[in-house]
Amino acid sequence: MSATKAYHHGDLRRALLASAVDAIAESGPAALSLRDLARRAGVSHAAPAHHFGDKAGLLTALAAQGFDLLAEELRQSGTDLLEAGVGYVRFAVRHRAHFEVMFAPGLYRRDLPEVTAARDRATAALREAIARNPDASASDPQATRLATWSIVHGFATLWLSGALPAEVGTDPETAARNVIPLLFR
Amino acid sequence: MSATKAYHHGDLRRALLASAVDAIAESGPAALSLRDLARRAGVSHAAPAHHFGDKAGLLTALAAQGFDLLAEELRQSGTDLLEAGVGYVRFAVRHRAHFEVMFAPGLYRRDLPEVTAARDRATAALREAIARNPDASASDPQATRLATWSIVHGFATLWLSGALPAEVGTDPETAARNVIPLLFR
DNA sequence: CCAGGCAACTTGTCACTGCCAAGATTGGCA
DNA sequence: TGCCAATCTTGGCAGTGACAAGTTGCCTGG
Repeated sequence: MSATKAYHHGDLRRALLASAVDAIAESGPAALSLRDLARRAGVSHAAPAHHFGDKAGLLTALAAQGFDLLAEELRQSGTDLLEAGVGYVRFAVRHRAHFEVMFAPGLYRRDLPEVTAARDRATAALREAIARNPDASASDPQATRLATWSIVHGFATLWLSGALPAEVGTDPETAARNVIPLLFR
Repeated sequence: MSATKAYHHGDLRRALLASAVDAIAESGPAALSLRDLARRAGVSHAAPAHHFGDKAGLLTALAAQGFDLLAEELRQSGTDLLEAGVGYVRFAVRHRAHFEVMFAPGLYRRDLPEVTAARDRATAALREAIARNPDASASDPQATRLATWSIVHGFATLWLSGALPAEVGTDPETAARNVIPLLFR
């Protein structure tokens, strides 16, 4: 915890993950460099490999962390399904780095128990939010779940990709509030 | 066209783009290597740079090509809005490499006229498909357009990311046909 | 108190990549 | 025919991920 770093960093793993989030938010996951993260943390170029094995290992840890953050966001969004959807979009925008990695297969090992467990927690949270909504518990619950997930995920992804026209505005949550209700009118 | 390659390849630009599509479909955009593409085409390691400038230049050309393919797919899907949505999903699955690059900002220069023009053609095709649908020309056409784009884009993205549960099945178009109508019931 | 074991980190190296500069080759056009 | 511009090659540099082997320091058991 002291300012002068001894031989042992003390919290390298956490520091590397935090730096990775910043770096990805700035330049995207493709531009991420383990050596750059090591420099930011003031350690040698091979130190990250000790904690994460390789680059995919680091992104795997990041994805797992992201699914847990998403689950928390969905749970804090209250009982309203619209608010859960807005929460999903808010998570994607606020935790852009996590979100981009989470849904980029090939960047990390998404079959590791560390990841699958966190992803299951997030999908369970989404499922609960949908189950609480009377409108949504329609004839085909699975299709309803898929449609809800699709519309919020699609909106979030399109927003982040910059593909949406300028008329949509500058506030993603407001825009999402206008779009999501069309599913449940 | 001859089997023995002369000094001039003859169709290098097209060959590189085709190889890039294969390579990305196999290993994702992050693992793409210009030198590997050059090897596949049987040319020197610096040949790609002549046609595309740099890696982002190649991906820019690929994205533009993708938006044109998408516009064509949407136009061929007929007048039904559901079919246009299914066409969107079909495009994403069949042209996975193009799709992944198109909506990955930071990988290419999406403000170049080459790209913006193609993207405008694709959005125009989607807009026409929606305008043809009587249900969809509701009170707020912009929100309707956004919701439609979001649900098909979200479903396609989730499908490609492998995040969907196994119960959804193995055929993306069939699954999409069950999900998309929930928007317009 | 201290021996030794283990986790955290370093140093050194290799193959590979993107990018740049300079040169070689060729097809087409005046 | 001669020249020129587009196309492609050769060579080289800095940066990267991964691996191997060594170093440091903490911590525990006796």
